[in-house]
Amino acid sequence: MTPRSENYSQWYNELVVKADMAEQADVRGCMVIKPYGYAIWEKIQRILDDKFKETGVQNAYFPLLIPKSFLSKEAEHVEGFAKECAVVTHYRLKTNEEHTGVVVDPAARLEEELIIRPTSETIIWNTYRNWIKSYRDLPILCNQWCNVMRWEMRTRLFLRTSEFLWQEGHTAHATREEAEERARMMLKVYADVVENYMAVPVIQGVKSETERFAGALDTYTIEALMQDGKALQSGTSHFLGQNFGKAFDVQFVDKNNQLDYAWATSWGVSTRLMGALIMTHSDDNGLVLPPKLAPIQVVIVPIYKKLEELAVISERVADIVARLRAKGITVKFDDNDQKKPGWKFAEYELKGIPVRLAIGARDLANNSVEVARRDTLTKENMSLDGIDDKIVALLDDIQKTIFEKARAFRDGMITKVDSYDDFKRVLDEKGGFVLAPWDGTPETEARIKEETKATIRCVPFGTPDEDGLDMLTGKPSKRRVLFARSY
RNA sequence: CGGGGUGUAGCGCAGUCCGGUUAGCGCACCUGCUUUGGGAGCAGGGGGUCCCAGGUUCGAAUCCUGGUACCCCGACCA
Repeated sequence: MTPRSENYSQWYNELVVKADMAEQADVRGCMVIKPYGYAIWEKIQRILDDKFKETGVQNAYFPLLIPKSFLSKEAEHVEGFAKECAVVTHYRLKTNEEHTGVVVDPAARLEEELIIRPTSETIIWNTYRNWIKSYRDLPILCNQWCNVMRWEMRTRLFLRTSEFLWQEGHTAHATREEAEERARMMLKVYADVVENYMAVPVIQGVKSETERFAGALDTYTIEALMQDGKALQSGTSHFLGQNFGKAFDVQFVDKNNQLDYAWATSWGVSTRLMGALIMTHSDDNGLVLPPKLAPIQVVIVPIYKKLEELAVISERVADIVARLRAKGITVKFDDNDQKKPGWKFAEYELKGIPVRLAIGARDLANNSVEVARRDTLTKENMSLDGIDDKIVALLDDIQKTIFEKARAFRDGMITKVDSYDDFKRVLDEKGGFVLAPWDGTPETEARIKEETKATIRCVPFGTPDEDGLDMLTGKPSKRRVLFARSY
């Protein structure tokens, strides 16, 4: 069952709210992440953080507020973000004349406005200037977990909110090669986490010039495909060259006693990953979570008529719970007497709990349990003998199965085309990724975007050289690139 | 900033065109009984400045004027 209805957006929004992950805040464009959604985000955070540290990255924290002048030091960067910045202009309020509320105190205008960070390259590189004198100070490998603000016109839960949570890594290097290697390395980390933990297949590649991060020389990206056939940029890693080193005058003395500017990378993933997770696996019954991210991996629902029966079941369940926990599985026994079993079944399916065990008088007599898996919605009766090992294997199988299912869907949604007519028809009738020849010019790219709303998602790594003709202009094309309509 | 739309109980809505008892329905909530292997049934109950301000009228959720908030579609985007 694939939710590819005409109103996918509405379906998505309702699911996020009903599954208790997040809701629209009473503040323009902002989101409240509820405990259930946040528990999943915390798991993603922890996994990423461990992987970062394996590559030598350390966490740090930099200010929320950025002096306006910092932002304007890198020309492309400011141009990319200027239109969506929230600006702090005053530092004080006072009660109004009617004493019914407060107004901004005009006497408290800031001499220099402060920008609420849309991203932290500027303030971090302003700081790095003081840290870097010699090649011996390099590399610097910092990451920060924080919130950022981009004043978007239109927002959608997790996918685009005015304020969002993310991590941003910022590294400084003595050589171009080392910085480029780092940018690619972090993209690999993202791809690893997103595919092997979130079970979301991605295409790795490099962005076209127009789609690059503002101020980057190269932007590497992981692109996922949602069930409605639209692409979602799920993480990016940028090679920034010496742009920020020069803009913030971060110079060091190299091994040859020569002054040089530091080389930079930055890389980030955000709570948008939650959107990718939801839109990749969910079905019409609700969320489907990969076992490695599910806050609760197994839920046990007792079936009984009288409270005395529940007591007997609970005794048996306590043993099952202990055995599962000993295997590192998170288990919830829902013995809430206020809700009926049917209600619980539907509720835990909505929340994407990978495995559900139902146990009643029948099972007690047979030494069995009913095991239901969320991804396939199938049920079978299992003996309680060795149930812990069976559940471990089952969770592992679910993790693999949902990834393979998503990958099969994604692979089926990659179409090669050579003509512009085919290109437009595939976009309208099928959606998904389209591999097409492109003449390499921003002008052609812009026209295609204008006419079809499709953008170049990336040039996938390992794309073979292939002489062809641009589908729009007929000019020579050296290789195919990956197009899609996207979020 | 352009083009549409909506504000009535915690949520979702009807009622507004054509003014008239005490403003209604579903979900949720509370009480009781019966239920419990796929979102239970029946009975009873609580909850409203009908977005705000002004006007017309014997009488306004309903008509008029002005405000305001939010949603959808475009431009922007991880």
